[in-house]
Amino acid sequence: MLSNQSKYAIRAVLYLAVKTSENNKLGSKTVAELIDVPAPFLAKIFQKLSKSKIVLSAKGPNGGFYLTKKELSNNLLNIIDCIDGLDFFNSCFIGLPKCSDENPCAIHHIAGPCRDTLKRELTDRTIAEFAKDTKEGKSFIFLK
Amino acid sequence: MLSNQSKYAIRAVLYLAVKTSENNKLGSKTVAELIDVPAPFLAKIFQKLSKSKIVLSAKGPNGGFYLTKKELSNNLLNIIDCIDGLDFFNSCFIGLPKCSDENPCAIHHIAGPCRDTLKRELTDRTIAEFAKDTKEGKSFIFLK
DNA sequence: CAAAAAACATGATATATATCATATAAAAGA
DNA sequence: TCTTTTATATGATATATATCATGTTTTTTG
Repeated sequence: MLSNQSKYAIRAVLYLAVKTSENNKLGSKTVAELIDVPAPFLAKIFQKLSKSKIVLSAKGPNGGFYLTKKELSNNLLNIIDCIDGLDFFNSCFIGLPKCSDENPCAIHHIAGPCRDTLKRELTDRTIAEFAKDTKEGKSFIFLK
Repeated sequence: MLSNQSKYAIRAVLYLAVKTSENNKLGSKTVAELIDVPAPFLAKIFQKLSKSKIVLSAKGPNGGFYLTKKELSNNLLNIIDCIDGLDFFNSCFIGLPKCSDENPCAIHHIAGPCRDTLKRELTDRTIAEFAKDTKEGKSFIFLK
């Protein structure tokens, strides 16, 4: 479905959303351990996210990655787009290059709506909303 | 989303559904060319499908792959299951191993329903139904 | 100003997936 | 029975993704 990179990115960002702020940052190794993701791999992912301003970073002692209100207003599709691009949501389910509403593949009218629904939900909801649910104990982002 | 293998498998089976019968078979190379898929790769895919009785095969001159009424009653999920397995439909969207209805990840309640809907549609409709639409010109399986 | 902590940048390795190539076996027809 | 056609089986290569390792730069703090 999504690449591991995107999955890890979503988990990491949601984690930052719940745990960090401008004066409470977390290093990439720490996050990697807490969400059970290979540390060097997450470091690369954080670089991409940082370049796209989806997470903020600070070097030096007490540095690390964190989110502020501004970044909390992003949505999950922004994360996926930053890491994998949006091919997943825009291309044909069975890989036909010219599949479209006018020229639909055999399963276009059943796969399309499902994907569109998911895409809309991932766009409409902010990271802050997901983080709120987790803070209230309605959902989880860690496993141990 | 799906692996190329599954995509190719679906396209090939739908093609057979539309074009073949017990006394009108098609060789794997022919199909590969017609649906624009690497021929040796499709040959391997056909072997898997053949073992699972999703397509039938016959050796020798005038042999090839084909479908009968029995195979036409399969659904697309059978194909995906045969090639990739069903992890795609059963595992967590962001890769949490213990994600469940009781212990949901942050996006469980929005990703889950979308996937379940798709899964149901891929299960409920038979290959014959998809083939019928294509025969009537309502959908397409080729590109050129 | 020096030392340490952490991001940043780049490259190397491993694994999985996709693709290609070759040899064997079976069936049909001449 | 021999030749041809096509599936079957297996192995080799390539590419992409995931993972690991190393060194450099920046910034804070003592």
